Amino acid sequence: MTRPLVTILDDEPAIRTMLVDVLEDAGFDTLSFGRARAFEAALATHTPDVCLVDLSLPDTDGLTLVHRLALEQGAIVIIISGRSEVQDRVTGLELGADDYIIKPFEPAEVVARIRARLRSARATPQTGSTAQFNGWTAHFDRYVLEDDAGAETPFSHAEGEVLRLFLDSPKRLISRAQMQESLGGAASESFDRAMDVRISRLRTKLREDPKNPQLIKTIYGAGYIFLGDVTWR
Amino acid sequence: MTRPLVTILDDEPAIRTMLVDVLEDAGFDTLSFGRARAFEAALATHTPDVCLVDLSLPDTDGLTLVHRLALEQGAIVIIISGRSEVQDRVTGLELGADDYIIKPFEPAEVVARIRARLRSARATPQTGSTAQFNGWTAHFDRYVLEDDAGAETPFSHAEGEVLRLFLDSPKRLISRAQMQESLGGAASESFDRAMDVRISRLRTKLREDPKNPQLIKTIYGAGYIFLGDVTWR
DNA sequence: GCTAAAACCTAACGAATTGTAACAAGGCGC
DNA sequence: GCGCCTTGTTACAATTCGTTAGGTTTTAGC
Repeated sequence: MTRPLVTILDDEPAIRTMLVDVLEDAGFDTLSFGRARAFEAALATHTPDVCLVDLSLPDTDGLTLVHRLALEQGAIVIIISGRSEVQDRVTGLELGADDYIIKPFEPAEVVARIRARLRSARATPQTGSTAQFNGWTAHFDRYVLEDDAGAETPFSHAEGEVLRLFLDSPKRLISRAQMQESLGGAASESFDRAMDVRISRLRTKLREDPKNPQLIKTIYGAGYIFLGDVTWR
Repeated sequence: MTRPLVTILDDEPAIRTMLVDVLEDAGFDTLSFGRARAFEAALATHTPDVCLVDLSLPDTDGLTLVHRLALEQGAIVIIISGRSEVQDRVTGLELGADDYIIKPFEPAEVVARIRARLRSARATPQTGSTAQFNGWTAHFDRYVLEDDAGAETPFSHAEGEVLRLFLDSPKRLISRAQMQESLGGAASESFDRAMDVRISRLRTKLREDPKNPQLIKTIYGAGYIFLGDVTWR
């Protein structure tokens, strides 16, 4: 696996540089921002694995941001806050944060908590061979897609690669570059079209309405998002 | 879903009963133990979803127990400890614990942290995030705008960026400079026009009367202001 | 009030991006 | 060989979205 991407959102430059240093040393890629707006703009093209968020931001309510990140992006969200009241921690965690670290903090503990979160996140994708989502069941051992009525449609190896990529990271932006990498395609001019075609074929097997796809959304200029509720078996 | 099973392993009876009370109230089933031996015996017949473990136990080294629980049982392990040194926390987390809570602790926070862990353990339980305002419902996961009668209009990624910006800061002036930063546009001469066009397109989808917009007001020379009553779901 | 300049709106165009039908190359079983 | 399936490639259609070019509205100066 490549280095996990950690984003840092904090309005204090000193804390940002400190965290960047520590996290890069610990083996993470980092992106840091001082404003929520700039951070959200970056989300259009990057998919962080872990988001460190300071709640006291000048330009947004941090809690709604946390809520959105956790629900929509499916990212791991860790709040870093100067507010130490229990009630703050409880609401932060209930809004979807995965952890809550109080300032001042020890760098080593931040690293340890990030690692703990990544570990448990990676433990979930069991090497199960079937996945259920929105009335469909994908049998990767038999290369068969089963609808809610039990009717089966075979899918090919290439289609399965794309489908697995989506099912491994539902509700997260998958850039074309990421697809290229994990589908082993050369970064050729024409491979972009090949990828489109794979997705197009997958969409027809999932009986997507071309005008209004419900499961595989295109993000113009960025990539794709798979919107199913996935359970691996 | 049935009530998750939480085990408590702590040698202080007062803490055990307190945790049992709080957790039962919060909707969990509990089993509590004062000794590691009894706890391990119970594992033969029960499979806990979450294990709360106090490190200072009379009959075992807590850390090796944590390690075994996390690795072999695959359980969610939360350490509760009187030792507050950073090094303790780091080694605890690195040995496989999912969280580390320091005594004395607030019961509400324990509940919140248990819930946060259970939530991330489940594959993708959450439903996408939406915002409601003035008869409209914006589904950012599906890129769809739904009116009060339930009719749906798709919106594009660029339109969604603007809409999200508004919904994040309703009833507040948003300057063109802020938009530029948030939408990742270069400060070009023509970007102002691009901005205008995005808003114009959004206005038509919101069926605004151009002569008298109700939701997106233009503040001549300053920026825009969104006047909806927003509720995020 | 009037006029001019600035700011803003939006229809229409076009470049970039994406969708997909149709074709072609290769593999496999017969 | 032939037929069938898989999958990349090509070509063209469709969509997105910035840009241009006027038109309209607002403000400032008088």
